[in-house]
Amino acid sequence: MPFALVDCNNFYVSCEKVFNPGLEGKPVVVLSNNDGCIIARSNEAKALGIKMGEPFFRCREIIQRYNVRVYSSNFSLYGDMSARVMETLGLLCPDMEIYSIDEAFLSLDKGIPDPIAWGMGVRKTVLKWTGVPVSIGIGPTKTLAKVAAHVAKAMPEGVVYTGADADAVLKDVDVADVWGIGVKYARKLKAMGIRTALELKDLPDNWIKRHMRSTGLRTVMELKGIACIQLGDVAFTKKSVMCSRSFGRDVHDLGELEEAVAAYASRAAEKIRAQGSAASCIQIFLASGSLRETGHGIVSSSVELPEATSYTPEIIRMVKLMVGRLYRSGTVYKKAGVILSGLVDRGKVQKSLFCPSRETPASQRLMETMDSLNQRWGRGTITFAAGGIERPWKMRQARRSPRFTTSWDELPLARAN
DNA sequence: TCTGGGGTCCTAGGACCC
DNA sequence: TCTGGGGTCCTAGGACCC
Repeated sequence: MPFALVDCNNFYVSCEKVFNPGLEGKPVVVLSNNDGCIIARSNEAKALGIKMGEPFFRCREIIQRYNVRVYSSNFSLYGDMSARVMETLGLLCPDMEIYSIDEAFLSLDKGIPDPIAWGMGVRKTVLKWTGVPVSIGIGPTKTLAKVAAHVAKAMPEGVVYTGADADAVLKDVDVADVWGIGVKYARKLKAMGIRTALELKDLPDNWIKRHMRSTGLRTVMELKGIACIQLGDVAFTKKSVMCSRSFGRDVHDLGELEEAVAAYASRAAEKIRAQGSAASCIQIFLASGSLRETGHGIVSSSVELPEATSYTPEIIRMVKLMVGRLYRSGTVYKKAGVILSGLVDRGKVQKSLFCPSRETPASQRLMETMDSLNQRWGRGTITFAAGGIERPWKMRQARRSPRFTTSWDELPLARAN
């Protein structure tokens, strides 16, 4: 049963191009939240040497010199475009796992006569229906499909197929580009002279097991064509949910800090309700000082609840208590976050013997009403005042394109002559 | 001046039990 | 004088992914 990996090309940039065809052929980049670093590049921007993850301010010069178009990230748009791509793929092949915002694994029929022709058909349909170009890799394991998709990106036809014997493909693939090999392992392998995916594949199993654990061994087996990773569950329920942001400007004031954390808490609560969960543990963290000194200036606190909840006012009440305990006057805060974990099915919450339940039928109706209003009219239509109105701390997004597909006020305009 | 946000899995080692 | 062996559970940290 071969796997196909469908990967959207330069996804965020491609989304911007759909609504702004004038960007075609131009260097374009998309920035991370808070306009911090580069997280997507058009081919033209890649050719200029702009690196993935590079801080924006460090490539200012090159951006000005070559008139690179710069966009703040617009996740409302990208999320909606992703849903369209995934819906299209689901129609073409129902046996699908949505792997990330811009990638999906498909499980193909064993007897598929011409995988390349099939892939080219998928590519054409997705492009026509959504405007998003994709690359497709097909192989006997997920890891080989990923490798094939990586190679396909550089091919004009955009589709690569490999059988179990993939040596001819693997010999030209950098070991760092193998799915499962991150920066640390890549550095270690290269220091030992292992440079390509093929050389990795041919290392002895016991060496891999010793130095790269069971996950590394699994990767190597998969390169050999032995499938170890099955298609995942599409209706995937997260085990923890986080909402965190860097602030658009420094925060000193307790009131502002409480506001920001309450806003993140309320977003996190929305997310767990959307997957039908309640949280039994709430954790917050506050980051101060320079973010470069990772690990420094981060304080955190967590609380186990007597009874799991998804009721926003209760979660806000708890996080405000925690912020109050962690806050130190005189500290400059840069970032904060809320993590909800110990997620359980909301219908199966264990009641506490000692505490009155916060999840009354009325509170549940209130949350359902809020969620449906926000879903119908857009996120943030109704919010808790505890999360702030002015929000002076909110992240920078100076160059965001309109939310063309998810906000009535921002629909694209078309003129007919 | 300025470096994102949101996840998962695995393992080693400590605490604790009998 | 002499001080075992075998478990489980939890947590922190490290690795990975996009």
